[in-house]
Amino acid sequence: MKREIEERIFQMHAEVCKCMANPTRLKILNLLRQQEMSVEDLRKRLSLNKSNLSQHLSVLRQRRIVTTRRAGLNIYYKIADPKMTKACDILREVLFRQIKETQCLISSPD
Amino acid sequence: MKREIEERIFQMHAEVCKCMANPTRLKILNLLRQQEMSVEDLRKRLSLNKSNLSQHLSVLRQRRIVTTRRAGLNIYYKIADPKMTKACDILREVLFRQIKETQCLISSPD
DNA sequence: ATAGTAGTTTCGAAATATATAAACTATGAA
DNA sequence: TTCATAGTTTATATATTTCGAAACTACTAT
Repeated sequence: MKREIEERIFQMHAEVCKCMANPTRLKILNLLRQQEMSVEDLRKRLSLNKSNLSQHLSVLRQRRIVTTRRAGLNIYYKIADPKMTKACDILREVLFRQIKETQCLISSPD
Repeated sequence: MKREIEERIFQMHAEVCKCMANPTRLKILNLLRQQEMSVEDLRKRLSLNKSNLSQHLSVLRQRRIVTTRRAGLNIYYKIADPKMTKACDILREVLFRQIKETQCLISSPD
């Protein structure tokens, strides 16, 4: 593989990771795990303002982590690739091992 | 699970993801995939300055993504949990599906 | 003790990410 | 057309990340 293309892939890989590198977006992905939801549904569940939620959804959309369909006034979001959920789950496992080892759940780990 | 603890877990989960949300750190993890390496080894392979490399390693260390051992002058880094590698691999698969679908490898995907 | 090599930490500047508010677009109903 | 609801975009202030340079620490050999 050409050096330049490899570089680009690491860049894109990092950008996929950035999508998950925010608690609000992880909560969104967690809610979309089993079913699609409208923006309004998500807004209620997360008690977030429209604008901020929409920006987070935009990040996920741009990296094609989620896909959308419109039905009347509502736009429904769902996870594009179940592998994304799988990757999330594995990272949670890594996290839980850390918590187990360090007992840092309540206090700060630093 | 208590609301507050759940909040904290999403926060920590995001922080694990942040570790991977940078191309340089992904390259480091990729090099450490099969064998441990000293900082000097990594520096040569990545052609990065000591300081910046050390900062990235520090991020990975703090989240316990990597562990270290000293041998004389050298400090050797290795991946703490092979699950981390697995999560990386799955995200790469997500990425490759995207690339296949959009043919956006050479030009910008935006 | 001094010097050299390996690595980390601190500092400050530049680039990115995040949140809120306000303006805007799209759909549907009266 | 006008209004209301659902959602997106833009503007801007603040916080976080990233980098390189310089200062520092740790180990080894002379």
